[in-house]
Amino acid sequence: MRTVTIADVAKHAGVAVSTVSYVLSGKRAISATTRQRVLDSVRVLGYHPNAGARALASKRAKVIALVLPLRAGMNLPVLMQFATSVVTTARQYDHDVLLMTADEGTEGLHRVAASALVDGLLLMDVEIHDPRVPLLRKLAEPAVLIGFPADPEGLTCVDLDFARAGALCADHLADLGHREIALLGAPRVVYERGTGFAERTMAGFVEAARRHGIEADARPCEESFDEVQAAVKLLLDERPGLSGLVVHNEAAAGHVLGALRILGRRVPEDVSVVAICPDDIAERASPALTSVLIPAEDVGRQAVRLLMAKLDGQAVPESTLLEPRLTIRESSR
Amino acid sequence: MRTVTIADVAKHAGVAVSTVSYVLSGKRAISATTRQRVLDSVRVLGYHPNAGARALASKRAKVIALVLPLRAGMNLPVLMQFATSVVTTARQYDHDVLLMTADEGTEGLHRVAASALVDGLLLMDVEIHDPRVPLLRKLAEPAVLIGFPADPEGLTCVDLDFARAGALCADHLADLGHREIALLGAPRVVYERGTGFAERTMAGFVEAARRHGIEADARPCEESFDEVQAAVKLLLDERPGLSGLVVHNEAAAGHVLGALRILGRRVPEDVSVVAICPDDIAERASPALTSVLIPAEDVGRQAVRLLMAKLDGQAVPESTLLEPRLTIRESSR
DNA sequence: CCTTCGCGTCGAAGCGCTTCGATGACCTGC
DNA sequence: GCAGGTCATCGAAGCGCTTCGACGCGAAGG
Repeated sequence: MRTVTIADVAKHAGVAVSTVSYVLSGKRAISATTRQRVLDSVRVLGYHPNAGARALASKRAKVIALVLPLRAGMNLPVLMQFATSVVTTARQYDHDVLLMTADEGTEGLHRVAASALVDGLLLMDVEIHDPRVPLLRKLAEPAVLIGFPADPEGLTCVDLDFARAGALCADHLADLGHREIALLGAPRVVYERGTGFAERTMAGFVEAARRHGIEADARPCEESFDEVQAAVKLLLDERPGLSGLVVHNEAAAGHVLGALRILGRRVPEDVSVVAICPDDIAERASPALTSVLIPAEDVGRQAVRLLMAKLDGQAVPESTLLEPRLTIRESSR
Repeated sequence: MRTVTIADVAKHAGVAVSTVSYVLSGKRAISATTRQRVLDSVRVLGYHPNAGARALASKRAKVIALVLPLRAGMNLPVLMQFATSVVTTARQYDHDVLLMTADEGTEGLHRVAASALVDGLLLMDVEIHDPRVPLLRKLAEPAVLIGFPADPEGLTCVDLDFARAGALCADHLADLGHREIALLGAPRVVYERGTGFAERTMAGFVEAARRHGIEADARPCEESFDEVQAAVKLLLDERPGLSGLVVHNEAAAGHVLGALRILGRRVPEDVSVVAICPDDIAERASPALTSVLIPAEDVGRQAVRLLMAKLDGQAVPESTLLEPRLTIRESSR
């Protein structure tokens, strides 16, 4: 069966091709009766506009690019959640999502933009000195970044407010009366890459602790059980009075609990633990972890909304920070 | 700056538009000198063919759809690996990847196919009685499935040979001399959905154990630490002689080790543990887990290759099973 | 020497859609 | 009763590319 074109619909409905187009796009007034007739024909014939033709004629592909990183130290579940939310939200705006990996690099972005394959770009995991940023500034296509480069001037960036997240953890522990706390962060490589969010969390944490006038310590943390255990042991040896621990490392969160158990520290009686991680991981742990949620879904949704606004030619804020939320569970007291 | 079209290239190179097209597609012989002149112009002008126009004229979008599930019990890291490998491989064939979620359902597949947005489909996590299969049989666009529906007749399916994976674990434990073994599988909901791979693993495991004449037990397993611990305890109580444990549940693998530790069983001295999971998880555990790798990358690559072959009109096998590979680490002896 | 052939190139016809300007038909108000 | 305006619809001109048939030219064949 030959594929149905707009001409078939027009003939079936007894109207001009352009009329069908206007019914479908709503860009000109069409009488109710005609509209209905056209819509019926569309349904009867099972018409779907040809995407290529539409893109060619309208200069809008109705597709956005989602550029995902795939490197060490990335936090896969959060990435997936994020991707899911982007796709779902984009569909609500009648757009599709083209998936790209970050290692296509600047050239890849240029390719999809120049070929008009996509109307806009969504980049995840932007680094402080991201080589793609200069290109984005030049590109005609609008872009939204997840994460913040050193200079967000002229860009549109969204992210969880990681400084607030770090601070929230410190606040929580301070409020509970802890006087010596520490943060176990992402693997060292993440900091070396200058990914920003990890540093901002640490900074927020340390600053909040200072404000409360309590002792705080923050260091990177690798992800294998043995390394986590070693790190926890070292920390506890160095700081015997330590009673509050923040873990900003999804893969390590479970291991930290295991390590404390082995080291004979009870949670939360001896040590309170707060994690920065998705809820499902926190809930699956034992004891269930008090945690600050990384709202991947919100970030994805916001990012798409901003991009759609830019596609509509609306002005949008350069920077959007999402408020973190602390959920108290069993691991802190 | 106006975007560069093929006409600009043609003028710059002093040839006809069609000549430029033939140089770029290689579908007709072009003299070396002309070819070079055109190629130079392309480079100088920074020409990128317009995707929509190309798709319209050639009836090939050079885009494939990747349909990912996003439901409970899915194993995110493996999914990401898979997606990455699909994108990378597709790019090698000069194709892009449109990301869709499974909950767009049959209708979504129909939409992208009918609108010629994509040339082919890649579906992950196909269920035994998948409602999308009938549509795929009708569709003009070729499709490749990851996983097997009840009747793969007329389809193209790829997957890890999970029965072999289960058997491999049983073989390994039997070879080590264990006489009573058990498998902890995916959460119950996964079996209820009829996802196939979970059942096939169990079946392969049980069958291999039977062949070795040893006792085997297989049951679902939830993913929270407490439930894992309860399940392990129950198993150990019921089967005091149990000395070999297979875990086919990525989220639970770490928890199983923690539970055994708490229950006072040493790994591997008292109980040998084998996991079916990605290598990074196995390596990060303590002790490092002997594991059967889920070769997400291979599956993705194979799937794209098969799809590309179908797009070229080549015949491909209905079913492709990938051989699992066992890596011996510290958790079994 | 003329025909035949193949090679390299060109021009033009679409592909299916959007959008602009034009055209009637019909109303409004003076 | 007619100028002016509105509303609904139409026709046609592209959008940028691929592809088909045609054509000119030099080499090969008789």
